Amino acid sequence: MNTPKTEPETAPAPSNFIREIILDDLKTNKYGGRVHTRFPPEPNGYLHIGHAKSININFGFAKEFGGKCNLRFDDTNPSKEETEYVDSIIEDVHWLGGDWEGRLFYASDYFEQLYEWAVQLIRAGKAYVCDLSADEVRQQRGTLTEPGRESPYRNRSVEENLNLFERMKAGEFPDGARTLRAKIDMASANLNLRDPIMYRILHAEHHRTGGKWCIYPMYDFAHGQSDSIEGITHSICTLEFEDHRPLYDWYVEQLGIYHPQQIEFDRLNVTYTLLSKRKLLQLVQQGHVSGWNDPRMPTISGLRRRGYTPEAIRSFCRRVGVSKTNGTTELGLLEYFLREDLNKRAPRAMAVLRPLRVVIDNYPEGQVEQMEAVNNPEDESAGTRSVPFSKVLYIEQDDFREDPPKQYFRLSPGREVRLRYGYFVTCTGVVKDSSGAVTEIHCSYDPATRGGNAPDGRKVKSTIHWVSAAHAVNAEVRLYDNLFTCEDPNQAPEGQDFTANLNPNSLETLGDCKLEPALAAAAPGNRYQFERLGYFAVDPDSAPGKLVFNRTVALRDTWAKIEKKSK
RNA sequence: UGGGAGGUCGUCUAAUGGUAAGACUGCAGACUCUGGAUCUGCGUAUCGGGGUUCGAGUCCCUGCCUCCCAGCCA
Repeated sequence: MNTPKTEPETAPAPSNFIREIILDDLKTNKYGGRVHTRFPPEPNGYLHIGHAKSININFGFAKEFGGKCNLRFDDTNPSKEETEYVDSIIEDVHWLGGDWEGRLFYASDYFEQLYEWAVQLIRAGKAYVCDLSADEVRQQRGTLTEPGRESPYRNRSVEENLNLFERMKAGEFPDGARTLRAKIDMASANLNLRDPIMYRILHAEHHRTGGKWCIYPMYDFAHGQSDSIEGITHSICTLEFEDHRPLYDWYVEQLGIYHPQQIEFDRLNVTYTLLSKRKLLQLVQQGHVSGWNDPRMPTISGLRRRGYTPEAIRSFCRRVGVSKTNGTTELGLLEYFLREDLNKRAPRAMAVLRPLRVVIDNYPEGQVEQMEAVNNPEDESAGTRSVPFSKVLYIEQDDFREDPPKQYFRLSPGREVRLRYGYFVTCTGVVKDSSGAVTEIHCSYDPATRGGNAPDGRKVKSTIHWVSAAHAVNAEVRLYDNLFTCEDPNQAPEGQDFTANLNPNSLETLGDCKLEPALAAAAPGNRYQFERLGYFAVDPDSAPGKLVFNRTVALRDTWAKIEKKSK
């Protein structure tokens, strides 16, 4: 047994530019010593590992500096948002360890205030009602290199604007008929400043405000003010909002309200996966996966079902760090932290995924012995358990080769190996069917090696796992591989989209697995290490008498590497 | 092409003008009743070119490359 040199979760992460900013603000007393962040998801999809990074950053800094972090739903677009998403997000943030201490807010909580602020800007001559259609607005916005043209409605009187905006709110106009726009600068090199739209008409039912409103604020007109209302100090978001910061600043300045600071960091990318809610939605809607929580999905709910732990995800996020460099993190790093965590906490068990029948010819018929097995070599307090041993067993098909290749140490004719916690056995015979496939093997055992050690000190090169046939519990096991076959699923062949890169073998279901009897009591969510195979978690599809396991991640497999190299 | 942001080992991140560091990956070995875990060792990087300086990844100039922006999405 060894103590891994695991970095405790409380260990200080390497510093980063955001921490430097916070430290500096604390030093200069910019916000009276406060640190108050927020995690602001839009409830239009499930959270994924990229959000976990943001959650880690926002809740992490709050915790580190004795501050607060709010959970706020950015629900300004009624047509895309649903309560199903709200519920899943709340569950996921909580599961990841985010504690908003009751400060659960919605941008829609501020619709009344936002409306008043819009009126304030109209009164100040900083906003106007524009009658241009969406197409016309686009045409007049100009391009990256050419300035836009001013709207013919730009110079309406304050009274007319007030009247029109009031009537927009009252529902007098159809969707898209008019917008409220900020009067900034149609020639700005920053497209966001070319008279951005503040309000649009949307006769849609909102998941919280119902039919109360038919005009809804745009993200830009809601986010900064929401931060302001909540007293946020550091409004941390991803890089694509950098161009929006001048607008964020413009609104709070024009309104004369408390001014939080927006800080942008790099979005997380991970190889072999997609982290775009739009694309994940597509996978769900087109049936490429079974749902948002399919264990192959990079969603928090998918990872949870797969067997990931919040601790592993947090460790990963901490190690990935925070910067402004666009990059892609290797999936292997996530899996490393997963194994590291599971190795410490998952009880061991023996399970045979692809059974091969073994008869021990010299073992007494009808005899059953209880062998003592260690539950977790990394955790003595996990104790031991009994595993029944008998004449007929199952071993893994992979653990027998009639014609063993070089460096293959497992069972083969004439060779002796150890059955873990059992006996030394030697293969004495092979039974095949008419097609030549091995259906059963015969062995002899050495009674003197009970428990797994030979009194004469002789060694075996290999130890394999087994399950007593008479005592085995049947189960279904689902093996997962990457959902995509290439590191960057977005690199699709000409004319095709990312679904062209879907891995046809991302799910393999094994229906005839044999587990040691102790596993009969496994409950959904329980995690185990199946010795020599990997970590497995009980799927919610399980029912009493019908166990279903998901392979969370395989163990590191040195032999597989050797075998692959020799080919 | 306009604006914004970035370029440090294969990957992610540090070094805040003073010996380019860590983790993951890779390779080699030790140990092992899991070919797991653990342990040991090895390897690879400052985008290019100028300049300032005793000293530059860091400051200045210049070139190159990458990402983001033309939703009434967020």
